[in-house]
Amino acid sequence: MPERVHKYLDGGSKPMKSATTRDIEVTTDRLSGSKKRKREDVDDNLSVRPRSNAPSSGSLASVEGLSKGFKPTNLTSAKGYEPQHQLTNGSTTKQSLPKSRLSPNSLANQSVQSPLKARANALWPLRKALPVWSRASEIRQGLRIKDIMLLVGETGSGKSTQVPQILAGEPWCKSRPVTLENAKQTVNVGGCIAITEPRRVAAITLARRVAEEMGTPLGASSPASRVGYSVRFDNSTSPCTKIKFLTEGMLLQEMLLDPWLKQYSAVIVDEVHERGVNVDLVLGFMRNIAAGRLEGRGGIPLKVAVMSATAEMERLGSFFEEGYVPSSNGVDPEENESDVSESEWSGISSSDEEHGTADSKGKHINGKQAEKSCAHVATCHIEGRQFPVTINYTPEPVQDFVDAALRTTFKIHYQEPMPGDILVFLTGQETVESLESLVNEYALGMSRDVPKMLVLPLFAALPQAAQQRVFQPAPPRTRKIILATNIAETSVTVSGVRFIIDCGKAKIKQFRTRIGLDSLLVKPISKSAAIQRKGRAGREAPGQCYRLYTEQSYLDLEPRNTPEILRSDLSHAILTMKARGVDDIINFPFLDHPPREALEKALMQLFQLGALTDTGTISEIGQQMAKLPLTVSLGRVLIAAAEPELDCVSEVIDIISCLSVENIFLNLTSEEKKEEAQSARRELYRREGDHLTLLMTVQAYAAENADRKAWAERHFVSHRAMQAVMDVRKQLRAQCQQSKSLKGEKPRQITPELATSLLKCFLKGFATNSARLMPDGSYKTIVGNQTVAIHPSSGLFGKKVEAIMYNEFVFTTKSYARGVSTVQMDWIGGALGI
DNA sequence: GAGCACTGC
Repeated sequence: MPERVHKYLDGGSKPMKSATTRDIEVTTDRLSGSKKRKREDVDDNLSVRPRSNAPSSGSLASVEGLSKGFKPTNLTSAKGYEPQHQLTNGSTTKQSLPKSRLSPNSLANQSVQSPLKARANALWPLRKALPVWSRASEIRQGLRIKDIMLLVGETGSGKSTQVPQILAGEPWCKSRPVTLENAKQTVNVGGCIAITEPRRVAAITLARRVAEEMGTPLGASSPASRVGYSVRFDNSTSPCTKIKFLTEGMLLQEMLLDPWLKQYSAVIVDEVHERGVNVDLVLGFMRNIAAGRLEGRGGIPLKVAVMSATAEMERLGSFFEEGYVPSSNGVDPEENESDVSESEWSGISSSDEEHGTADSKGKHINGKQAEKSCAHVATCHIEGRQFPVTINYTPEPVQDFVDAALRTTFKIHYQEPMPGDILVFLTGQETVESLESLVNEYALGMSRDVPKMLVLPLFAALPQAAQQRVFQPAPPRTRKIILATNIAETSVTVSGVRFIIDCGKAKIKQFRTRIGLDSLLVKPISKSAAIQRKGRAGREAPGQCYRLYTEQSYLDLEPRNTPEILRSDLSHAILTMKARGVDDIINFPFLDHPPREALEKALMQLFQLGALTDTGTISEIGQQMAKLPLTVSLGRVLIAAAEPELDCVSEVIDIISCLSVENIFLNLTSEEKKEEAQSARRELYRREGDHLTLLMTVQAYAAENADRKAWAERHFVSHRAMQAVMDVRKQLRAQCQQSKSLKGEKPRQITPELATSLLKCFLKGFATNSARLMPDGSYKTIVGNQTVAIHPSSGLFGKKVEAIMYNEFVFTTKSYARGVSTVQMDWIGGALGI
């Protein structure tokens, strides 16, 4: 480890690069391509609509009437709203509800009722009944006085849809002209609320729902729209967007253009408990902005609401309290002249006191003076609405969970009355498929008077049509048995489930810093994941959960999932930070600080790629890399492709597009099909290796103008994956055209010279991913001297060549290289500079 | 002769 790497860690201390000299309007269109395109995962089949099978109870009659004329569907996204069963819970909100400034009633009264307004009016009673509305006043007052609020809202509280609407009418939520310290010109700050979501479907479905509730058209469809969303490949916002749902990655991308997020008055960070790398970065940036002097915002504070399903109030609270510098110029006093009744509101909620963290800060809240210099974080706990789920444990530890799941499935099926589908959580495709065949086999022996079983696998790699089967209602007298991976834990919600079988395990990806290798391991889940899985049975009615482990094993589980930032390669995260002005990585406010070794490794890699200078600051190459929606290595390759002696941007984009999506070649099970596929793909195969084979495939697919789907089927290529490839390709081409590294080139013949250029180009990003042939026929890595085998999915499997370069190094049954091409030793030497 | 949970720009 060179000494300078240590300097990166400790050196430099500017917390945030000043953006006062830059005044760049935030538009994501430029980056992601402005053409809106509907994708299959967000079409109307997947959109959130009131379910037609909402259980009825006395008070619900009118509610059911409201949903007439709307397409029912069984599928809601993980972030679906839950008003239907909220109402069936029988509880009514007794206390008087605050009037919303955005109440569609008032909007509608101003003009003739349009269908949109009528729909919004119809939704209003459902909204008012959500638990979050009983806290609306508390939420408003909290953020009037403080800049940061923590909201713990359990499933079914309605927080994701309602909190933005509750805040949108606040006096601080408007655009104001300010003159920045170092700039002469006046700029507008604020006016819009951002809500970040971890997944694209969630951002889109929530935006749709909120637009509906507010009675405004969605996004770019009309200038009258007040609600929009922004996700990769799909930006639907207009200049008057007031509430904008976006993925965490999109907000980070916007910060590249404007670190001060000037268009926003508030950022709501939703689903923080999921703890992906991006949300941790967003939280760190939010704390930096909130704790700073706000010079880039003309002193106007950015309100931050952090929403989580689990009560990690103490940690999040102290995270935002630490390093908070009270700003003298932070608040326009006029804005806070409000009807705040101190008696009805306290900065520290009772739930915090239960956790023993309410400290002296909370006691001084008596007026604005005290509050500004003491506690800066308001908290609010919103109860959820879930039906009870009873838990069953096994008396003894289970050896074979597939076998145990099989027995439990039949036990439930025989003992429990219909209706009530069963959702089984398993670890992966392999266990799903083996249980599938076992259940089907045993089901043949069932007597005729027992209801039938319909076994449905569900995992991400399953083709879209097969996934959809899970959401179709079962035939009469049939119980659905859904065998799912983790996809059903957060990403997808299936209605009708009353029984959960939880094997207690999941596949977790773990990056091993020392050897720079990803492992995918089956590990016990955390307590919170177990609770999440259990909760999937209680969304519509009381349910039951069968845990295939003992109660003691449950008690021994880790309380939370390990945050992703503690178990992944940090090179991309660090580049993200450096490009947004964070020079001092070690002192960045991480909610969980990654190990120093992992930071050093990532800094080393960035330095070797030329993204950082030897003083640890970001280089011009690094800045360019940070703009690209690619891993750091692939980003480096794309930049190298524009060098005059390599000159292969167009082709590199084609290859990179494949490498950044799932496998484009279908996995075939039968020998027969495999042989058939091999001959069908022969015309695509290149002996240089997988990189060139991918290029051939993309070029052939792109050249097919008649029927690409048929082409894909003929070649045993995944059409879904190829559509994703074309999306990425289009985005990268647009970006490279904008940066002038790509001019409308036509596809070229792939000559040996071009092939050499391409492989040399990839070595600029992957020189450390190379290995040479040993006398015994095995391969050993050039850096680290570890044994590595060519993965059987590679076209070079079983071949012996002088040296190889690979895209990925993974450990499954042994260490494998995937995405492999042949290279020459002297090219590697050149690229490594040795 | 292997087999890959899930996101995201």
